[in-house]
Amino acid sequence: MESKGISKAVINRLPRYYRYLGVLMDQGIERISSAELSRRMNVTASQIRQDLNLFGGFGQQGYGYNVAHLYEEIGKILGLDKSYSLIVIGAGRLGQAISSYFGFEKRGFRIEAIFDRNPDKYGGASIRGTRIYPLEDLKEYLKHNRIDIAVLTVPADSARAVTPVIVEGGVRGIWNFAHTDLDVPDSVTVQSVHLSESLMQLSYKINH
Amino acid sequence: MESKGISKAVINRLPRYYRYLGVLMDQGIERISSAELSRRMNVTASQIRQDLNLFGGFGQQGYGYNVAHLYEEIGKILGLDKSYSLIVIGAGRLGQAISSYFGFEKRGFRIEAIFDRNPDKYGGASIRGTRIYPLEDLKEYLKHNRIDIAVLTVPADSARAVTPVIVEGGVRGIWNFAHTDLDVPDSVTVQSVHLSESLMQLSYKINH
DNA sequence: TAGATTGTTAATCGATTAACAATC
DNA sequence: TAGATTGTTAATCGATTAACAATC
Repeated sequence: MESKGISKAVINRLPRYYRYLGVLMDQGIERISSAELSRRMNVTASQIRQDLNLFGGFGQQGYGYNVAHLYEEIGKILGLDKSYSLIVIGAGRLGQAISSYFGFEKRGFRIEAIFDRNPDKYGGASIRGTRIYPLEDLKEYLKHNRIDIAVLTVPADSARAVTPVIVEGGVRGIWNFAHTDLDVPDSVTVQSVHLSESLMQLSYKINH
Repeated sequence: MESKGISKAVINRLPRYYRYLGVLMDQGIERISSAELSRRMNVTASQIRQDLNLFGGFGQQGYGYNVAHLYEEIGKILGLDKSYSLIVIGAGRLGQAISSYFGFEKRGFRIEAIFDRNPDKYGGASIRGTRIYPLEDLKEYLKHNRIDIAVLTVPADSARAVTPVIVEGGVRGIWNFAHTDLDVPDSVTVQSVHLSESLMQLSYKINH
């Protein structure tokens, strides 16, 4: 869809732009200059203009950017105009936290099923209305359901073990919370959230 | 302690080195060359040697690196030889997930108290033995307890509201899970985990 | 029109990779 | 010693910032 060759650094910044623009909209602000946005976000105005221009001229000389328009455009770039089917693998506390968070659903990320080695263990085999299936049914489930994203909230070993099943099942992306890297073909994207590494980075910064 | 001026990119990689070295130790591997580690981690050997050398010569020409020694040294650099007192603010599912995760405690991150606007709501006012206090007691609590790290698992508004109290209370670092940036003095470090931004990045990558 | 602010090119800065001498 | 592999400098690459002409 949009141009290739966008650097990872820029992609990482897009959701933050999106967040700030959402706040501006809530505040009823209709237009914003790169200079003003730079003040709020603590980045340079130059960088904002560079970043946004990679995707096309969203601004207007002498005026700035229309907040609502830019918000919508960045949303499209991020793929938030589409909706996604998700499954969560691992019904532990973290899996429950993610499964029951409303914010994702609001943005079109629909959690369709939860899988766990031991489904009976967790709250009557459903979390906020989403059914928990035994992990051994995953393969069969993916044969009959088109799933875009699998969320992994299981231990590292299980995550590696389940990955081939997920890949085989046609999932396009893996949101990985396990403390391991995953081996997948190029057709599948892995986005990892390594909480323990984040905490270690904090520990480093506190000490230096 | 260690030299200043280490780039953010390097700091972000350190925990990953640490993780891989831990795995090597579990596998009983005693020595490793930058070339072999580079193969496993999918980074260049050059980068590994550059990174490690910022902190001193941990390797030995013709031999490589001693796994156990390097593991310990990186642990020290990350501050994992020390122990930290934590409080979790927000006893929702995410707060519960973090409070009940054993892995952090194992590394010396002790959760000493949990705070919530409504402590009675959650499992008999304690989570895995850690007591849940009402949020209004936070200020007083911090007067009597030296806390290193505050974990924020509350909504954005509450996170911003509670931040001055935390800062005033002498906390050194904030592990922020709220969907907002936080304004703190230089003496306090904020490490943010923006889950929704991570999911948006995944969404972008799936589509491009 | 004059003023403001973008889009975009050029300059700078920083991070990664390559190369190789030092040395175990 | 010869071989292996680090430590470290130099070269390259990429990302950020500065500058300013284009234009609304």
